[in-house]
Amino acid sequence: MSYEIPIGTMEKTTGFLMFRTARGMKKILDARLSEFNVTSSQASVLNTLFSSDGISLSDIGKSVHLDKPAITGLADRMEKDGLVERRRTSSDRRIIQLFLTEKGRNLYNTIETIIIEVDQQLVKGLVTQEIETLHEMLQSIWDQANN
Amino acid sequence: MSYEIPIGTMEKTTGFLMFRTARGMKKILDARLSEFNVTSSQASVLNTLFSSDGISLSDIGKSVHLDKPAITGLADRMEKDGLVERRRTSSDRRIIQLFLTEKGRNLYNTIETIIIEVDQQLVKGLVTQEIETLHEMLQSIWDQANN
DNA sequence: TGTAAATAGTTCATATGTGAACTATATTTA
DNA sequence: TAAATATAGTTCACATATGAACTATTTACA
Repeated sequence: MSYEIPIGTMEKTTGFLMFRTARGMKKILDARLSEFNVTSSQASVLNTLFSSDGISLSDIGKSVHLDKPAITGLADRMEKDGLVERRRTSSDRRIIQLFLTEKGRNLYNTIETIIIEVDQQLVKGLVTQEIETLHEMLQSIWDQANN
Repeated sequence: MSYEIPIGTMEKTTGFLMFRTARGMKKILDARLSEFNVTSSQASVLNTLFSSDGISLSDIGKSVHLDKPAITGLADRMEKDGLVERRRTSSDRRIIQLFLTEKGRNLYNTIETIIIEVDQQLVKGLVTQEIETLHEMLQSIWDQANN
């Protein structure tokens, strides 16, 4: 029974198309990462710490653009899995710094290739110039959203 | 204390940029819709039913590109809020059809303008031609993800 | 100095989305 | 027709994300 799935006004908005596409990309990446017992959100934290080990939870939030409660939760789960460590060593005693463990660093080394590979696979239909344009447009919308 | 927030390899991928932007757009739309006690996800279901009242949960899932458990949850919450109604009237007794209530229909009439308006506001930095190109690129990535 | 305001992080409640396993019904096919 | 398979929907466990309210600490400023 072939059935015509309806498309409404909202499904044609940029927001809907973008969200749908982003969710699809995330799903594929998460599927590839699942064998390593890590999610794409956690991977972005590993990525940040990889070049800036020991920054505060707050600064991680700014880097990956997530609220404080989201970072608390991510840090909780990642700490439970032994990927990161909380340490309170700053002179500002409000601050908690997050450090990669050996396990976390090794894991990131393993999955970085996969992350890049999945991304390239997904934009395969676009030439380099188009990808650049896409990034600029995403940045433009992002700026507009954070005016 | 101005502090340079680090940017790693992953933050430059299309997937990360897209997901970040999509999440930002969703956040803004949800904030605008919150006074109506409805979310953007629920709005997309209302939108689908508005032009195709009474289709099955499964077909709604295909329309908004969500798994079955996600649709079950959305339908639960929307039914609790009196926006939709489940009815089992098909000859195929597995199928549950979803219908807009009067309240749901009125709500969609009210919020459709807002949804369009928020979307246009967010792509304000792009000209019509660019938006069209953006949609094509999103479609290309979507197709690649669902090859 | 002392109080008000800002910042860092947590906790809570809730919505969303995914995969796996399950029930019930329908369809296919051997 | 009987058995295998597919489909519709739910339930469960879990990760993620948001807003609001909270504690502790630091900073601003009157």
